[in-house]
Amino acid sequence: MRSSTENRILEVAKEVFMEQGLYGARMQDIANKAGINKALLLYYFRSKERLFDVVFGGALTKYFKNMEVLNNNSKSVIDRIIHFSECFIDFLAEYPQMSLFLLKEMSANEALFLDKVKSIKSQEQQGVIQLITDAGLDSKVDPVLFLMQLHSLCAYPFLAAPVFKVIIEKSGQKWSDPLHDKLKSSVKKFITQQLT
Amino acid sequence: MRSSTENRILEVAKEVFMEQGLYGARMQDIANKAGINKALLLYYFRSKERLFDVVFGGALTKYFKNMEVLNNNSKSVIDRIIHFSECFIDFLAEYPQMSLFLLKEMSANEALFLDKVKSIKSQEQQGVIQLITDAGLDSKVDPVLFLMQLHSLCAYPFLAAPVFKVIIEKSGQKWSDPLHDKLKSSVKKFITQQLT
DNA sequence: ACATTTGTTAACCATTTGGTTAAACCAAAA
DNA sequence: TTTTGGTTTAACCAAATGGTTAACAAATGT
Repeated sequence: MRSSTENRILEVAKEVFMEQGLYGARMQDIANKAGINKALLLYYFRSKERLFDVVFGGALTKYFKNMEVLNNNSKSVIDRIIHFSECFIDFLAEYPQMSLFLLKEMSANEALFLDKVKSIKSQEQQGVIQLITDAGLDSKVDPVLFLMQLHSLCAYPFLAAPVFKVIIEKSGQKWSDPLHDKLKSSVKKFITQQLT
Repeated sequence: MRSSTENRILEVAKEVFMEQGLYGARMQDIANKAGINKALLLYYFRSKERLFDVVFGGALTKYFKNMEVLNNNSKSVIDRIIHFSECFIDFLAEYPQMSLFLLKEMSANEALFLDKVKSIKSQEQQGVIQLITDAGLDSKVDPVLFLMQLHSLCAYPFLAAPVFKVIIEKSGQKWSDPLHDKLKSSVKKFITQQLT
């Protein structure tokens, strides 16, 4: 069982890495926020990279976990995709910084990202593209474009919320956090419009 | 007139800052790539922050410049928004890293971002939200949600293209760069579906 | 009670990084 | 030719940062 110190480190490290990225994060900062010495931090996780790996791996795993609902054979393809979008939005609402974090790390260190994706997404789960092609729906939409737009509609609002808030408030209008129910139903509408 | 050295520095700095961000970028790296000494770099731009300010300011200006087409009163509101989306996509195709760069810097240093936005977007230009509200189209869509989704569909594909490419190729399917003509017409469809 | 493992710390160390300084260089003006 | 203004460089500097070491404390087993 993990010691409480180790858990505290991981919690704090997640926060700091998510906010600052691998290179932006400071070991001293993590140590301080966890209420311990920097040396102790290195005692638990031998290096910055190793600590980051744990956090990053965890994030990626959670991120891909969402795709599992696509394999639920008791539903129609469209319903599965709708369900997936809802799960995805719920997930993003819980970890709003996740998307930006992944994009940042990807652009900063493509090699590491590749490694992690390879090791985590190894078990060939069915993807949206495959699903659409198999169901013959690729006559209605370009599968890659559709997947891209589906992700766009789900992820971007969380990605850009801070910027939007600032800009909108700056220009005198009032900002209301994207109610994710509204977002969900709107994405659902998009999916059905595109695939039927 | 700017010296050729200064121009070379600015070009290189733009590249490096776009890729690495303010804190990730290294002055030594910029100097090397510009073929000069680090001291000379500091001679032209007194500090890293000042150099970054020039690059960042330029980027923001270009980013907001696109909104001007919204003021073209000879077109209908819907056509203006469609035109805006096309210009936006063209712009993003030319500077694919711009969105990620802005989001990164925003999350890393909200205060600086605010300052810059304030000073650049000071002249009150008409925004999409205002436009929709004034035209009474806010009975059809939530203006903020619509703006968000419009941005989502335009910006996210460029933001996430590298990741998608990797993931899609990894799972055996073939990747074709998002033809932005296809993207444009798809966004156009979205706009008309939402606003009519 | 004693020894061994585990957890924790302060003091260091090497490297990197943004920035400074003083001197050299070099074209054009005087 | 000398002066002079801007341009360029090598050598430094101080602060920050990831990481190491050795000593110490706290638990744990015998």
